[in-house]
Amino acid sequence: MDDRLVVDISKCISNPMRLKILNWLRQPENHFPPHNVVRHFNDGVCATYIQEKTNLSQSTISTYLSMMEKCGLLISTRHGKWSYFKRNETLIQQYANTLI
Amino acid sequence: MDDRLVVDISKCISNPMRLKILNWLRQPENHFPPHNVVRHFNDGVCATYIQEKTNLSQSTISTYLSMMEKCGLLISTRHGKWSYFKRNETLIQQYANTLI
DNA sequence: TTGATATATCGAGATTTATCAATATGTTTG
DNA sequence: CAAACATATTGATAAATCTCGATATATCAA
Repeated sequence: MDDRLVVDISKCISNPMRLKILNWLRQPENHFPPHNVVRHFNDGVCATYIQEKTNLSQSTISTYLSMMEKCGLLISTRHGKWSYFKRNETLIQQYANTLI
Repeated sequence: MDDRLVVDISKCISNPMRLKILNWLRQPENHFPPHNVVRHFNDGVCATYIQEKTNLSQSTISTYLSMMEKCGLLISTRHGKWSYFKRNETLIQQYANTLI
């Protein structure tokens, strides 16, 4: 994995709330209420639920999720007006392997 | 691994030069000249060699190495007036495992 | 002990990041 | 289409980080 990508991923992880989000998304059903429209967690969790859990502003969370998606840590899927985010396990594994 | 430690380690890795140092130390003999007094790399590489390779100031490198040691990424050993730094493979492995 | 060398710490200015409110964009539904 | 809702972007300020030169501390060697 390219050094610049390692740096960008590390920057994402180096913020306590972003790290929490990454951890919550490992098992969404343990940390978030069920969705109403999309009745599963296959694509992760919608931004609103994440925002509510963090108590940070909507714009901050949107920025966080966007930067985590940009470096590949998260995969986002749009369902209507909702954006869902899930972990990109492949990339996380690659990141871990690069460091070892 | 505690979230705060993950954050501190990530902060260290999120700087391009600190990441390079961490990578160089994986195989010191490929990246640094042999030492004169301590004639092996068992304890890693002395701060001066690392500083010369980076072209950053002595104080900057000293700070970098110190913060990497403080969070456990590096292990330092003093030999006389030289400080040697090597990777803490155990902690790096723990960090990787925590993320996966 | 003194001078030379290696490393650590301090103080400061420049850059980056954190975080918000306000606003814009996109999507659904009446 | 218009209102309502979810998300994204912009602009701004406070806080943190980067990086240096200067200086302090530690150790060796003469």
